[in-house]
Amino acid sequence: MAFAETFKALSDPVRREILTLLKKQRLSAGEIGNHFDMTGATISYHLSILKKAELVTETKCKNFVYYELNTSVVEEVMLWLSDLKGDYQDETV
Amino acid sequence: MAFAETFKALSDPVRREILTLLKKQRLSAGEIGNHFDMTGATISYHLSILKKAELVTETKCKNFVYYELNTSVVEEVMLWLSDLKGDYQDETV
DNA sequence: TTTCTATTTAGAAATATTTCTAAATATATG
DNA sequence: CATATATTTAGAAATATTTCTAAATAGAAA
Repeated sequence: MAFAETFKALSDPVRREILTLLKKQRLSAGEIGNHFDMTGATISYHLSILKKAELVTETKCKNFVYYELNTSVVEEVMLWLSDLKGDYQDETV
Repeated sequence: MAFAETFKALSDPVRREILTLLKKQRLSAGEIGNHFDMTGATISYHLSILKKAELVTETKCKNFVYYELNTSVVEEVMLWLSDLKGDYQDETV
C-alpha cells in the first residue's frame, strides 16, 4: 500500500463523500453518480483514483460495476496516524 | 476543524515527512529545511499549509520559529476514519 | 546603527488535478 | 442483429499546487 496514493485519494471532498456513501452498502457507479451534480465521466475518474488507492474494490455484475469500501486500507491509514501520534496501544510493532 | 484542509495537508509527501520529523521533538523552520533538498521558501510554504490545517503549532523564540506536532487534530482524523470503517469502539457518538 | 541570520512573502514557471464533452466499450434486451 | 443502458477512456480547458528566485521582514549581535 502506498500512503502517497491513499492520502491523495482521501484529500478530495467528492472522494471522501463517495467513501461515506459506501460505508452503508455497496453501490453501482451510476448510483454513486446520482448523489452528485457531476457527469458520470467525472465520477468514473474519482472511482478510478479510489480504486488505485485500494480504498474501494469493484465487482462487475451484468452491465453494472459495483463498488465497495475496503476497510483494511482505512485501517492502515489509521495505523500511520496512530504512529505519528505516538500512541503504541494498537500497534503490532 | 476542516477535514478538507487537513486531508489536503496530509496528501503531500514532504508535509507527511515534516510531521514525522516533529513526532520526536519540536524543530525550527531551518532545522526542518535541513532535512530536505529544497529552498527555505518552499519549506515555509509547506509549514503554512500544515499550520492552516492545525496539524502543527508554532512558537517564536529569538529569531527562530519552532514548530510542534498538534496530535489532537491527528486524533480527529483518526476518528473520521474510524467512523468510515464502522468501528464504534472509540467513538463518543 | 549596521549587519547578519532566520523566516516569510510575492510573483512566476512547471506540473498536477478536476471537470467537461464526445467517443468508445461492454453487456443486456427487443 | 440492432438498440438501449452503464460505464470508461480520450482529449481539452480551467483551476490548483508545488517549486523556485528575489525581495521583504524581524530580531540578534557587533
